[in-house]
Amino acid sequence: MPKVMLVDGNSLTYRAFFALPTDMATASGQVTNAVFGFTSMLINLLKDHQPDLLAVAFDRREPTFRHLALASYKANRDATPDILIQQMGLVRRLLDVLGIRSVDVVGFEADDVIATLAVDARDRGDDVIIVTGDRDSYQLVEDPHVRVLYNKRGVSDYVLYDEAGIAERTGVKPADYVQYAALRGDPSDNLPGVPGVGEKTAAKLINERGGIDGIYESLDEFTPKLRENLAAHEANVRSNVELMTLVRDVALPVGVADMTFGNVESNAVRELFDFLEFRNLYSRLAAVMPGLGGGVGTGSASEILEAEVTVVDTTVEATAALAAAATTDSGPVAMAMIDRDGSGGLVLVDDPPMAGTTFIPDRLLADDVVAAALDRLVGTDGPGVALHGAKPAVRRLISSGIDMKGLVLDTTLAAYLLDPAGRSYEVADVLARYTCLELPESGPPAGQLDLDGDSEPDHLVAARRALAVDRLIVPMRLAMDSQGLLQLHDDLEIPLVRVLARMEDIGIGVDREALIRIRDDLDSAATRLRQTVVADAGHDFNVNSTKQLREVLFDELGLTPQKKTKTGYSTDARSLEKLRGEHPIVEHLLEYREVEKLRSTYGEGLLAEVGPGDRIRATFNQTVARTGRLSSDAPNLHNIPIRSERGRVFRSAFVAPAGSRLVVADYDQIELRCIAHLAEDPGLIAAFEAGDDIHTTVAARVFHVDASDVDHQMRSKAKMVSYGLAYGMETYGLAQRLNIATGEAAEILDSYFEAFPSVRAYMEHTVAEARERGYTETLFGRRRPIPELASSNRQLRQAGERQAMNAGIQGLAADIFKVALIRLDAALDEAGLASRIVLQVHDEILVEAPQDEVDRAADLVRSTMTGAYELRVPLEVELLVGSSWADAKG
DNA sequence: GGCTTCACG
DNA sequence: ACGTACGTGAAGCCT
Repeated sequence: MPKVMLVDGNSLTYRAFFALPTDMATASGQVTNAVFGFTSMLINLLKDHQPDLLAVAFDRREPTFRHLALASYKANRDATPDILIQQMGLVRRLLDVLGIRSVDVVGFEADDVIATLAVDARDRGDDVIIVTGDRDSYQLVEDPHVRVLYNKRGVSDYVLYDEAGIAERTGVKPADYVQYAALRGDPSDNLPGVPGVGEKTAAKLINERGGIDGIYESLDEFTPKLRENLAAHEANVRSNVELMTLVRDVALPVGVADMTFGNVESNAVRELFDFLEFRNLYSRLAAVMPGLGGGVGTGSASEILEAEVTVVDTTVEATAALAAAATTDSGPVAMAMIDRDGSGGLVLVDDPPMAGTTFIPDRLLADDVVAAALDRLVGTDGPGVALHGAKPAVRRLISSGIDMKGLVLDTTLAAYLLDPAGRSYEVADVLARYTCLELPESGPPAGQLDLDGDSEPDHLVAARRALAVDRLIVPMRLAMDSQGLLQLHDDLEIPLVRVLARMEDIGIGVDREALIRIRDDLDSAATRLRQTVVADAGHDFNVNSTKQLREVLFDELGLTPQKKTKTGYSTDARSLEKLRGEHPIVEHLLEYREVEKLRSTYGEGLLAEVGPGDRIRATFNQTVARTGRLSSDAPNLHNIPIRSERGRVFRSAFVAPAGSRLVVADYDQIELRCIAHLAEDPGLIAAFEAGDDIHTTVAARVFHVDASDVDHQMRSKAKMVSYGLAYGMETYGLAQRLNIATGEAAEILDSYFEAFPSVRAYMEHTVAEARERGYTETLFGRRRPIPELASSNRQLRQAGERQAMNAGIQGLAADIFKVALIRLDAALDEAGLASRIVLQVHDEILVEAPQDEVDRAADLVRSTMTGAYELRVPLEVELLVGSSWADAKG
């Protein structure tokens, strides 16, 4: 006789959740107590009862719309259930990969599903065990072949009830259980019974009178008190019967015969266990699930990930490998690219994901037929591509005419989103963090000389990399899902990779001759100034050495030290400014510093980076800034001078080629607009809606004057306050920067918060929330852990508070900006324009447009930027056109 | 590799 | 009494 086990998934997961501590979590922060407890319970059930057929039922109420909108999903959630609900999903995933049926039907509870299946199984003549922590199921034990394994508490405290057991436990037959429970009530379900009627009385009444109808027919025979209570609560009792009686004819998508199990997906199980960091459960599970094979992969120690790589040698083989990968139906294809002259190529992970990988050398990829196959594989209609740090590969393919539109996962981006403060996003570190796998040490890192000459071939290293990506696909998607980061990854960061790759690939045009002239002018000025400074000092020394300079200024010349750094008195510009007039060297030094900085960093630095076609191709990093901003290096194009007259000339060397123009657009006050939106401050919102100059409006309200009476100084102070706020500035800092007394600074700040009270409330709320959760979250769901908030060191803690205040503001602006970049790139393409984004600088986009496209390109730039995201205040864009960055004019 | 300084948003 | 505005990258010096 087949043994059928019916498990109440909700009930057991709840029991596990409340039985185990919620600080049980993975490195990525996923709480696992409930799913761990459930898994453990499931293993024990399989071991102890060895069912032939098995299903797990879940409650399914009306669909919810919690996750429909990024912005609104923050509002209606509830801390405690949330970490349980997430785990409910993981329990379902666990059952999926174990090949165990989970059953749910909209509008019914797990109990009803179980009741229906229990009746069916009994009718087939099976032996049924119902596993639940819910007593309602007692009513089903009215047949010798149906028993309830009732979970009393925790994860291992069960009692098995048959018909006699129920009678002994409750005092009534299972068939009468509902009527008994209706009288008694069920506090855990919030169903009140009859006052004064407990278990004993309820059982006695039911047994004596044959049921509720019998009881109410003979009310007169009871004591007055009991009679009164029964009468007063009759409606309650009747409704309890309704509510507690399980539905036994739910229309189910599966029958008992379908409840076979054990068709496990070993790899998926291992990935899931890796993600959940269940290091000891796997072998326990393998012992009861024969399909799993003994202890593969997961044990107490990590498995070393070794790759076998097939090197293809002909275009025919290469085409076949790519075509096979393109038609796979087992999810995205993991890849790794080697970008090296002579030994470059592409590795892809074979399907199905055994240990196999295929390496296709560059020389084969150069073939048109192979390239076409690769194009199909990585295109929109392919199976999807996963890479670790995809941008260089995307960029390389772009230069060979292949557009990788099918990127679906970048494990570097995933690791960054999961922990933007991470120390390393090296593939080995990410693999170790999110799985139980380890990458073997491989030769010297790229770019380093192979002195021993005995290191492994590049394609083997790349093969392990690709395999690591393959093993990370499921755990990282699960991890992102659990942190609400999936949409940010899929819809923002992933599309942005291609946009940035295109931007890097095209580069921005520079006038090399002009750059050389600027550099040479600075060079002679620096030499002259250095000689002056040395003359002022009275002897030769290295002016670029802070240490030597300190000796000259403070020991030999006896200037007044202003502030200290870790290593001695500071010689920075702020300190030197205060020393102006004490000695001529100060003025000369300040000028030398400015010129030398411009000469070395921008003159020499930029010239060294000018590439083919007189264009500079920087790298735009997507995984560096903890706030979600981009960064730029080799060279840094985010800090090209503008504030000083002398530095600004560099911008005239960033040019559009003949026949084209630069369209330069920057968001007007985007961070302040973000503050207005986030704080919902009526005053700020009104100011932005009115379209007035925001700093003048703020100055008028802070200094209590008419807007027409705001002078330059007041406006400038207001500007400082507004921006300082976004950084968590205090009175002292404001006073320093404005060079005013702290008292005056305090008055200004007080006055600001009086005018814009919601801003202070927002800041306080943001810090409090971050302290509670340990991380901040932008409107788009981007998270940033701030562990300093829990520090006992006040200085560290306060720094954390400032970071928390700033993260949501800078982060929101960054998210909006990224949306604009993605949409603008697409819009230019869609419009069939040759205009291209060539540079971005936090809130500024530069588009290079052929002369005859300038107007259309400018319209698209303006509309995509202003429409990137709807805030409570309008987004405004200042748009200029010119033949150089400096020359751009409205 | 740490420190200082300074360029930008 | 102490420190005191967020986020970057590059150059140059020094240990």
